[in-house]
Amino acid sequence: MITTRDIAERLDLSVSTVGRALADDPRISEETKLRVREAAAEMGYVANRAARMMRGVASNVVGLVIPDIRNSFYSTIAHELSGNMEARDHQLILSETDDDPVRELRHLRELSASRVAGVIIVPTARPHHDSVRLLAALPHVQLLRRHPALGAQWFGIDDFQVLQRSTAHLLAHGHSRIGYVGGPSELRTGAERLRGFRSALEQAGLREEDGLAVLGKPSSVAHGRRAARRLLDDAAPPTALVTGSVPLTLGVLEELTSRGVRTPEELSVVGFGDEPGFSWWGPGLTTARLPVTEMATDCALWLLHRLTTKPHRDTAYTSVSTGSLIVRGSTAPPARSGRLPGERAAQRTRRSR
Amino acid sequence: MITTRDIAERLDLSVSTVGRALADDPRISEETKLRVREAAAEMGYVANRAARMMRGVASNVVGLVIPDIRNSFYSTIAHELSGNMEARDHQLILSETDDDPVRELRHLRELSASRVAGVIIVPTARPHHDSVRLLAALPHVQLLRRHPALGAQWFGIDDFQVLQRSTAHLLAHGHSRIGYVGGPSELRTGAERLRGFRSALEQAGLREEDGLAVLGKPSSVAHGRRAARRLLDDAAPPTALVTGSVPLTLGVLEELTSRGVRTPEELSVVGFGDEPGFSWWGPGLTTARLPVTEMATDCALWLLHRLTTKPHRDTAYTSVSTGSLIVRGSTAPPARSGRLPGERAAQRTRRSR
DNA sequence: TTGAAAGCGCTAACAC
DNA sequence: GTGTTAGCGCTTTCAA
Repeated sequence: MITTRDIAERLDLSVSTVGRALADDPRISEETKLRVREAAAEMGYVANRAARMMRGVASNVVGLVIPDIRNSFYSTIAHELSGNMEARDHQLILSETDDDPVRELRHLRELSASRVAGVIIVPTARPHHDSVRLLAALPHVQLLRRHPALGAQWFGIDDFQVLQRSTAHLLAHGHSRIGYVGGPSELRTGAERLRGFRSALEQAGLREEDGLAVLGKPSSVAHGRRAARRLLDDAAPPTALVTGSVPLTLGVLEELTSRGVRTPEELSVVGFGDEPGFSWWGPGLTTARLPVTEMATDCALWLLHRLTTKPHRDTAYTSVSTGSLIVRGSTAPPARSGRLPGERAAQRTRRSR
Repeated sequence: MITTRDIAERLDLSVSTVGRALADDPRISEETKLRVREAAAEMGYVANRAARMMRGVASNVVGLVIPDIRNSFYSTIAHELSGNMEARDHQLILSETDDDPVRELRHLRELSASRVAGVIIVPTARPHHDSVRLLAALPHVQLLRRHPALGAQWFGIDDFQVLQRSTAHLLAHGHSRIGYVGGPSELRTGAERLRGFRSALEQAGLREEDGLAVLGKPSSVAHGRRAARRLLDDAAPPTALVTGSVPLTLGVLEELTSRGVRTPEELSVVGFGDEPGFSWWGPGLTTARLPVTEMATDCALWLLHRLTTKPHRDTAYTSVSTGSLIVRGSTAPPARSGRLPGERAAQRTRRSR
């Protein structure tokens, strides 16, 4: 690898002159700068950032710690962040946790050892104590989820409101037995979404019935399937379903498709997020659209600002975005209890190929 | 930040002893090691990798250069690579090019400055000369696409065979006017897929008809829509369509949906890749499944091997995976030219809600 | 079993 | 306008 020293020797200059020329220092003559730049380009010189960091210059790397990049929710975020980072000459390290605190810790150790400039994290439900400690020494922002032990900087969506609205939409159609498939309440997002679901029921004068809220790992498609199965196999199954995460929604939809459940005739469904295929599912999935791109951009800009200007004081910062409900074909009033058997059979045949 | 020197001072040892204790050097007594490790943990010491790199230890960072992480094709790859890297204590830097050689170069410069251990790249169609130069100095592997100016290491799929099979499937159904929407032939993948398409036609004794192959930016959903529009608006539209990239497929499907084209009655479609929603589209999309996860894993393991063992010689390495065709409902024999108007009207109504 | 010291590539304070 | 020199945190001889 070519170093400033190589250039210096070739041009019979000192390393410091070369360094200064490369840094466009006003004290260096234009002619020298030109010679240095030419030699550097010709020799294929690439500055060694490790060496620069040792001199105290901050790293230009930011760590992105998320559950799973395959979740389009997170890949959208990663894309948005990546673009903003690149525009400001920063790089993004991708770290996946799969919601495992041990993997989370391992990644934070690595990021810490790399002396990253900052971290953007969607924390696991219960981060390891060492993770908390490591993050305390790093500029960081929480995204979507929010853990009290971590810093006060957070960008997220109004989870409560999103689920309240989704549920209210079903209630407006006249449903009274509504099932909910969501994340665990130890996760702030999980708790808030569940609270939104319940709040909507309460406002409609309904009590939540036992067993109609099934909670579990939010990043698991398989759990979504299991949850749907459990709800539908109940003695008194719900007439409508709301979901509280993208993978859970995928799981629920898979299960409904494989069972041949007719939507919205037999069951209404409101999804979470707006994946590419959601509009194609059955009669089109009514779902909560979340403003992820805006949120990610805001988050990136905030962190970059935080990194470039010396923080006066780490004041709490919170930004909440609200989503909107996209109404498609998967929601309708509940079927009358006594259905015409003929009608049902006809419909079944049409759908099963 | 805590350094080995801080630990040394606290324990009244020398930096070298501390360093050796941390590195588990056999010359250090167990007792000293224990004391050092305890102090390190307590003080929250995290090794400075930049300093270590300056001593010649290789970086543990690998650059992943891809067009767009939102493409589930690439996010799957990123996930797979990330997992394998983590298992071997490596980190992944995410760099998106959006198929722009300038962005590609910018990223490679950054990666080079960071002295990454290696690079995994899905190159743009025409990489900048400097990109080629930078990559020449780095261990790297090409993924999916393959540019002759870059190294001989490549992991990809048999693009030719994939499209040949997809097209053959349509031919077997009796189609003779088949449209193709794919990437540009300056891209190796684009050229190979087009070749596969043409080869299938030839084997069936057909000549490719003018204008039935529409090529364009492979990562553009919008181009997929435009291409579909152009093909369907033709005076003699095709009776079937094959696509040659995930985003193009998404675009084509969108266009077909918004036009209310009946599939497979009016038009048969074979997609590319197997996105989550493809099975939900219309009657279920017949599509080419590609073994991306296996390919990504192989690629990661190969690169890690290459990084850890000193390369005897950079022998050419090529691994080609073949996919399989998933047959769902979107393909059928072409409609007879004289259709019953009544039948058609009925179908239309049913589908447009 | 441990310590002293050199040096990786760069920047910056201090010469001249 | 340019050179000399010290030092960032670590690894690694070379000594003891």
